[in-house]
Amino acid sequence: MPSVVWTAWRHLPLVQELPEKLLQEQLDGGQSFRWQRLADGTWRGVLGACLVEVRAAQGGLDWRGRQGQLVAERMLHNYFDATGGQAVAVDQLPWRSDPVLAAAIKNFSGLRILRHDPHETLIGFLCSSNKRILQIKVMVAALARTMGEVVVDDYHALPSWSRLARATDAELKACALGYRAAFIRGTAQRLEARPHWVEEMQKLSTPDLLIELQTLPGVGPKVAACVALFGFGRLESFPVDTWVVQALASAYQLKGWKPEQLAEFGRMHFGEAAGLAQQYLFAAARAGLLSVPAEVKPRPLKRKSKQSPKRRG
DNA sequence: GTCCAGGATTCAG
DNA sequence: CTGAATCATGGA
Repeated sequence: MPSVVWTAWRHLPLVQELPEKLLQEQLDGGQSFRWQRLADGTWRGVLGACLVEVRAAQGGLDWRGRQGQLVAERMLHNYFDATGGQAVAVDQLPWRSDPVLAAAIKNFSGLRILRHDPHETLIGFLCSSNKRILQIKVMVAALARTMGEVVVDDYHALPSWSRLARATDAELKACALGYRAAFIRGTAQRLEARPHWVEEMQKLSTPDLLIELQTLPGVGPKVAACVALFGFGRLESFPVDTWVVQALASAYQLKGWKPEQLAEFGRMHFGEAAGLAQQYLFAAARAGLLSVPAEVKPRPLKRKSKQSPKRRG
């Protein structure tokens, strides 16, 4: 029996609006795996230990939380980039000389990188390899339901690393993680011994952060890039997944390029907010907007010559 | 039944 | 070093 007592709906102004169609892409487009759309278009999600609902509204979002938890407004303000800082970053992307990017931005105008919690981001993307977004959501929900603390009713927070580290085989099996169960457990065992890992990694430069994340079990280049981008807000991080490989191959004439080469291209071509550009291209590719190669090709970029790998102590 | 999924790891060459 | 095989699971 439901026991959630909601606050009244409140308005959260956003410099960049999020109309319903864009809100869908924003909350169900592979950045977060914790939101579900209700029948009336409202989105319900658990962020940290907060159960919240949001819905599109003129000038921003309407939102509500559990009674007595108006503090969630501050979190949502940051989560959705209410001040529009990313609008400035988008304008600094090379869309004026890149018709592919310009079209993607136009189609998803206002799309932003959500500012997710690093812990929750890492759990989500540890589950992401070789899985579709819908299936990732199922796995993450199972982790919460099985081992996460109750927030209210059937809504659970995501489990801590220490809880995940002592998960039984049966518990992990119940989450249908497949071979990713070893990733979750392995990373949990590493990070439970490091309670301040977020603060420590936040201090690192983005290249060092990516290297550090990749020392964790189940974290390779792509997952590390996603955690850096969505979890640590590093807008220059450029994840290369199957969609981006496809998008760059068809729309940028980069067929046959390997992921690492494409990541280098992305950083060089798109610059400081490459990850933001990546999200626009990702959305456009998934929407089938890049299936036909662009007529105008951007100026070709020379391949970088191989460089010896950096050794670190 | 076959193929693929916001890949990472391990193994062969 | 590079490229291929393998991983567990569910949906199309």
